[in-house]
Amino acid sequence: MPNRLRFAPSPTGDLHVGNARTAVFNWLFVKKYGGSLLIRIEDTDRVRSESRFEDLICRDLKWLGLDWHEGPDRGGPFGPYRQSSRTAIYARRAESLLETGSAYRCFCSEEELGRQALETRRSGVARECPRSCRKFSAREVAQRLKDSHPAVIRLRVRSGKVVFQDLVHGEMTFDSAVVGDPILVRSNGIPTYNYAAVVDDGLMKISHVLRGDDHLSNTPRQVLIYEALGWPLPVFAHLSTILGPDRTRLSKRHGATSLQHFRDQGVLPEALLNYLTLLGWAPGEDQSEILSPEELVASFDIERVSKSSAVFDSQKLYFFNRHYLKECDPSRAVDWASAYLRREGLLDKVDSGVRQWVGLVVEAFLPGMDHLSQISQKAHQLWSFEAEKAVQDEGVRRVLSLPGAARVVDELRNQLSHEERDVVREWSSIVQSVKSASGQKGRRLFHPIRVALTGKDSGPELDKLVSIFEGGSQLELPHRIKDCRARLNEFHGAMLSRGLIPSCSR
RNA sequence: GGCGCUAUGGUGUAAUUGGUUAACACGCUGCCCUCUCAAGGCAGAGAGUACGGGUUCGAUCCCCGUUAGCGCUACCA
Repeated sequence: MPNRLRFAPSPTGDLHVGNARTAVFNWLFVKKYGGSLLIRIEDTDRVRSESRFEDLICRDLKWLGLDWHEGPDRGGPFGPYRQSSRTAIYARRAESLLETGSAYRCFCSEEELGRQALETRRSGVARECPRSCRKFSAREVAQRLKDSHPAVIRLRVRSGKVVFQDLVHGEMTFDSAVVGDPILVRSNGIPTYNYAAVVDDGLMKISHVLRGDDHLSNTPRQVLIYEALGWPLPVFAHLSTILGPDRTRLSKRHGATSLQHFRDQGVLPEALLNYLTLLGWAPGEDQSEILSPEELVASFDIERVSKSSAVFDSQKLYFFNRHYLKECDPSRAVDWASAYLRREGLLDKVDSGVRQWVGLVVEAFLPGMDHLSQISQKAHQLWSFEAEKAVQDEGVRRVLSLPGAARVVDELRNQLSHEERDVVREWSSIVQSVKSASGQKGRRLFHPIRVALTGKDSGPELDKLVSIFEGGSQLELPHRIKDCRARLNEFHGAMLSRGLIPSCSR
């Protein structure tokens, strides 16, 4: 019997990290142990389901790096893969269940049941339906149907224990008495989740059901349906819930939860995949947690999956992202960064010259970035040089009060006054000259230079910035970038007007 | 209310399934490096394993109870 697994999302919203993790574990299982993975869309909730979400979910799964063998987007021998187009299948099975007596029609109205629920609840027995409709004869049923009484189809639950195997929880045993007679088909003809899922899993020959543990309590219900249908049970594996920092189920309330959000933010798929796998699972003893998709597959072991719920920690996700960002192909980072800068209107058309320059920007600003969308915020300073404002900044003023600071700025200006000098190429010799002329070194040398050129007292390495300023100033950008000379002149002027530099000095 | 699941530093996990100074990663703190901020390197703080009982020479690990969190108890999935 080949392994057949499935990921069965409801198209009622974006793909959430919790569901994505379930998909990842299914995918890892298939990659590790062999078999096929299929996607099935569970859209029996007609009001909440939207087909656009189906597309988004598939797109996000692909982005994460997952693939599958059968699904609504690519067909397969067990289709259709959308529950809304399988209603005839459910109806046919329900009919035969009715014929064999494993199921029966129930005419109780929702209001009636709601009233009784309150009373039975007190007695502790979870039997929302009194099961009185069980005893109707075929004739009575036909009569009521003819009188157009709305009816649902319920499973006639047998008494006794219900047992099933769970790869993460071990053998599970429930008493069927706590299950009630679950509804298989609603009065409008649409099957319920529990019934549709079982019919599909059975017909699609699913061997392993890996899903969230919110379904654990539903499983005895489903096992009973398998029994009624006369089908063998799959092996289950109920994965723990993912929680927000407040230890409640992760949801939109916690902010960033959809894959879409992280992708937009500039989180690399390999980082997210790596992190998601580590939620409720860890590689053996002293193995590194940083694992490529191939390594993830190689060391994955479903039996090592943890039973307890895990808190989603975006800080750790960003740790992985920083790592993969540093490792990834520079052209990939440049593409993303360019897109972000364009979105901010800082870039216009991206030709090879611009790309090359963005490469420098990325290289300079990447260390310390959690995710690539921070590039626009970080790089913004390249455009926003304002000497007048800068000289009022507290940190900048502290630098300017360093002994010899004015002299350094002055000397640098002197060095740059030779128009023919290539600032980028000769940068180190320019610095050398400033050093010997001013008599300053180290902090007292570089800090004033940094401040005069950038208006800030911190940032990437100076020589990188110099290349970026000079290169940027040559490009046709929506907003011009000032070159070093312009910056210096402006800054020098601001110092003069504030009396931070003796006006007689040059 | 009933039923079920879970419980190791702030977070995610480890601990040859009863014998360890309870380990690793993220985060945090400090140091080194450095023109700065990051990055990187190094070091450190932080849990006696939810609580209470057993079983045992010995329990993170086995059993019972309690508590807390979560789930199911829908003509939601």
